[in-house]
Amino acid sequence: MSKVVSKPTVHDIARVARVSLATVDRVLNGRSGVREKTIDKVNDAIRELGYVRDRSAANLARQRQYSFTFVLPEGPSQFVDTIREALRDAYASQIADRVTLNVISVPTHDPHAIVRKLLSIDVSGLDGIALVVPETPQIRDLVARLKAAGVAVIALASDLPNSERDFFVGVDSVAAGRTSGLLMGKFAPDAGEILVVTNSMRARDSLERRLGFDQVMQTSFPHLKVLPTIESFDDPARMEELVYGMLIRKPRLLGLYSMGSGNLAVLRALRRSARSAELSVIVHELTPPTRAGLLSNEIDAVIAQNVGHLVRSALRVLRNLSDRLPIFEAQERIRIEIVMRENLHYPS
Amino acid sequence: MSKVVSKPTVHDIARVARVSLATVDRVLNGRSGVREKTIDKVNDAIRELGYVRDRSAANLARQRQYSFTFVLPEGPSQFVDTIREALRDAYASQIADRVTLNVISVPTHDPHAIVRKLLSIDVSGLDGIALVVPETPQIRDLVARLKAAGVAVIALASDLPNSERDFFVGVDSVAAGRTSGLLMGKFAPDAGEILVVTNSMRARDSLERRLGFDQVMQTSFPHLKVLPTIESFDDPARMEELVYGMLIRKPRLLGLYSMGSGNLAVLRALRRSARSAELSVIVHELTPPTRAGLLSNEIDAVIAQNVGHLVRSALRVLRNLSDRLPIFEAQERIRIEIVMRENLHYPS
DNA sequence: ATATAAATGAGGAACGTACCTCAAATCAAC
DNA sequence: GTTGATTTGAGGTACGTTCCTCATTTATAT
Repeated sequence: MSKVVSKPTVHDIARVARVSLATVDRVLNGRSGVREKTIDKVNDAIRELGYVRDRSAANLARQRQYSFTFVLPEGPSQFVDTIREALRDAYASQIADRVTLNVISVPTHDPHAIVRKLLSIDVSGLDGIALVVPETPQIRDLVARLKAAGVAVIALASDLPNSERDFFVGVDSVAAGRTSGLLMGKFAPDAGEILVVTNSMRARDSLERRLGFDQVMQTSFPHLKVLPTIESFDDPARMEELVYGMLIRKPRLLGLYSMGSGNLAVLRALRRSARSAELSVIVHELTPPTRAGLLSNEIDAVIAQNVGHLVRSALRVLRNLSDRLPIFEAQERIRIEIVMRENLHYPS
Repeated sequence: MSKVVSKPTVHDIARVARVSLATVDRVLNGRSGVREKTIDKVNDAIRELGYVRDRSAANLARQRQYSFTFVLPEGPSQFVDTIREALRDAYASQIADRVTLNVISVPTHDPHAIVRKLLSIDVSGLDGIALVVPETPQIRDLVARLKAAGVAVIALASDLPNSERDFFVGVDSVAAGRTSGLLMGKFAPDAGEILVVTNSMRARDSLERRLGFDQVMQTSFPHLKVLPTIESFDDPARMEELVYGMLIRKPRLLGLYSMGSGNLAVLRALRRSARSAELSVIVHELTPPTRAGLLSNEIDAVIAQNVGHLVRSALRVLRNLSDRLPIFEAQERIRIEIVMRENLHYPS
């Protein structure tokens, strides 16, 4: 309804507030040496005009360049591949405006090797770093060292709660486990047993997911008996045999909850047992195999996090940390998504 | 790992390609009058340097101002309020850079009044319009008229498939209904009846949701009998009584699917009947009442769309339409979200 | 070789903000 | 009323791109 004239600029503020451009600039950018009264005059003019800073012009003038490094585990992993892809996407969009990204890979399980590799990177000129690594004393040390060098540090996907990291971008694993538990409880009506599998309970994520899962199961679905976690220790063959064995030996099994990766092996075991139809299967992470599992009705629900959000959030957070700006926490909370066959509408 | 020098600019391209700045500009902005060979030289240089256009500078120089109008139904509606809020948020962020937004309210159910109000808006200088209105012949006419005046038109949340609208930003209602159906089927194990309620089946959304719901129910859960849709015609009291009556008279009821708004009345009826615990309740739209319903276990699942995404997507699409740029459809697909008690982690 | 058209170059202004310097004005304290 | 400190003003340059004009060079057709 309102007529559009053309956005007010700093010049307009100066005119309306009857001060100079320099003063407007001082107020706008919080520089010192301006009387309270003058600040008010300027702010009044800003409000009166409905002025909003032109971000494009500001960024251009500021010439701020951010240099961020993402540290990802090496080796084949659907999840990490997705992060890589999301980083590429983000880089092409405005979210990564004025940032230079570096992505480096580190060995997955050797903390010393991780630290060695990370110590070799040039910290000068580096504004922030996002770590996707397991928490170990060596990593905690490293985080402290990075912080001391003035680098913003965030944990991505998997938290480093006992380190000095500035922020964690990712989902609350306990809540993710609780969500799985709630779904499992609703899916499995009668009394019976639930099988829980993962790569390794040494991983914090799996521990926390199990914790959340059990919380809900115990309080809301006591008729379901959750069996001890089966671990494959990153061996797909072992995973398949263990799961298959349980499927054969436990006739009262009503559900299967896979907390880690290795879902391909789980699916193979399920297929061999021919018990797929009678079991409710819930797994984590939306990947090509789990997507296929949803479509084939072998998986009932996938608990996922949107990796695009994860990456964009990480970039926003790193940027704000670098500029010592506050972080709008609510915006950075990564949703726990429930994906089933009918709402599987993600771009493939 | 790679050293950061400082981003290459158009000047660098010109230097490396051994052409003038003007030529680089012509190539970069697809202007005519450049030989194929020269275009290649420039593109080679761009690739060699890894040049990426500085969006801030480009936007600033281009001085493109977008003027968009959002047309929302008036009257109290949680959903519309959320859109309003999301628009405000978007306006404060970079997504609405260089756009001036107008929001106008129109009567909800009177197509003539809507058209009258919309005809009164000044089309000159308007780049695009987003419509949240029901489809009627009058609206289709209006869309055609707006298109003829050179205004980009998108349907928001609710599609106008038989009009000349350029794009639809929202979820596929049939898929949303299918998702609800799948959830309901998984939640309700035994044979029994499912109650379906809405404001009005005249609304396309409700029709399509019911269609999707029935598809899944019939093919996957034939043991469940879906009752005819109950309509409240926007009368909460009527809704409450109708639902309450069914709850009393139908002992075999296992589930309740609410496709439209008016969930407050549905919840009241449910509470009065004291049958909440035995029923699986699935509703649409995450609003304060449905959020409360999730927390109190009266609602089992909410099918929602992320209104923030909806609005940001609308702005992106309108912008691209105005610039006659292609739309990246996969990015604009709005997800159907399944929200339950344990993944209800939205900012309140 | 000439006429004509097409392609390219050179240069500059503009966008709105940030940030700088130096001078001038205003204020506070005595 | 003077001194010294604080506040304000005036003016400029820079950021990287877009878009413009006009001159010049190069290619094409005759």
